[in-house]
Amino acid sequence: MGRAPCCDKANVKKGPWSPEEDSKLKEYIEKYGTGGNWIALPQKAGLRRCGKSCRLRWLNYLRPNIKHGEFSDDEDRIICSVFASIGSKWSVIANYLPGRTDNDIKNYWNTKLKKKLMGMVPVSQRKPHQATFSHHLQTYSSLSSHSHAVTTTATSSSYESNSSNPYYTPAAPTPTSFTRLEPISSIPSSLLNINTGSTAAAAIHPQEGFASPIHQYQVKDNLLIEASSSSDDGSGSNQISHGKEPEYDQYGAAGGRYEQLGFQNYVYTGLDDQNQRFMISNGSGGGGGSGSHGWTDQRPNGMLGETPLDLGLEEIKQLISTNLCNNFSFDENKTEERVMYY
DNA sequence: AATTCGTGCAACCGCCGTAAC
DNA sequence: AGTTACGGCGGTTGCACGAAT
Repeated sequence: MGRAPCCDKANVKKGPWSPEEDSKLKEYIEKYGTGGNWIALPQKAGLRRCGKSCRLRWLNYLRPNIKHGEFSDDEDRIICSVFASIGSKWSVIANYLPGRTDNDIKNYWNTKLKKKLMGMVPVSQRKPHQATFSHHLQTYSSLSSHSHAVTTTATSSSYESNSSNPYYTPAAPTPTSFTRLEPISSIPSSLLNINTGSTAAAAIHPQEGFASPIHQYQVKDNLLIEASSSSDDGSGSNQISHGKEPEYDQYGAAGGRYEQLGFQNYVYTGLDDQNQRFMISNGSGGGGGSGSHGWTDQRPNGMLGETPLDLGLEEIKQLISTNLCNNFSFDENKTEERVMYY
């Protein structure tokens, strides 16, 4: 025999939660906790709800320190970075975004972020139905199918539409190398952890990892991000991991192959797909704002009667990865070179 | 002003691995 | 060992609301 029945499904309420229900649930949990038993909770709390529903309501809405509202650029980057590596493991991604729930992130991805991403497929790689790109996701790291570590950086940008022309077409992009280095200083501190030089690849742990001295997102298959410096002033050196299929543990602790680089204050933002090694540049080429190398920006022919969002997971990962290989990041401060699409 | 369309998001559904019996 | 519920997760749905027509 199994356990006792879950709940009387015929006698449970469905649909939106009322403020009264919310307060009942909140008060109960704050007073007694969940007791590790969601199924029994609603009855104890005087709610005609399924335990699952209570759990969901608490986790996604009522629990303390839930962050609602706009996602920041930093959060966008993290989502894309992790997504590029592990796909739609929303609960894992949520671990990297304190205050955000997996449901929130999932919704955000499905309704906004994916669209932004779809809107910036380079012409040369775009399928006939695919939209052109919207600028923004500049250097999301990913390993794509090549399983190469890539560091990521991020100058912030915006992907808000040009108010007068949402499909704003920027000036013809200037081709540059695929890679560039960007000042660590441009990376949000929340994204940066500093590795003091050990070749051991200790990965950050979700949540607490941001306080760790190691800047490295590494999830399952791929090492996502790593940048290192011995100090905030950039006196150290950077490391890049590009081992194939590094060993990892639950949080991505892994031993990839590391390569000491002679650059300071920079992080790598691209990879040589063909040679399967990193290409390093000093960031001067096409720098600051060159924005959209190799891209066009008509918008969305693909939107015309076709769905531009029907890419598979691998395609999306590839897209994010590809964006790493196209230097379209820019210095936000250099407004004259700033491009905004979508 | 009325209707249609698009978007955002809360909540539900169903599956899976694990635990309890 | 087999059965069933629990807990957790990702995918999907449906509603509310604002914008566009």
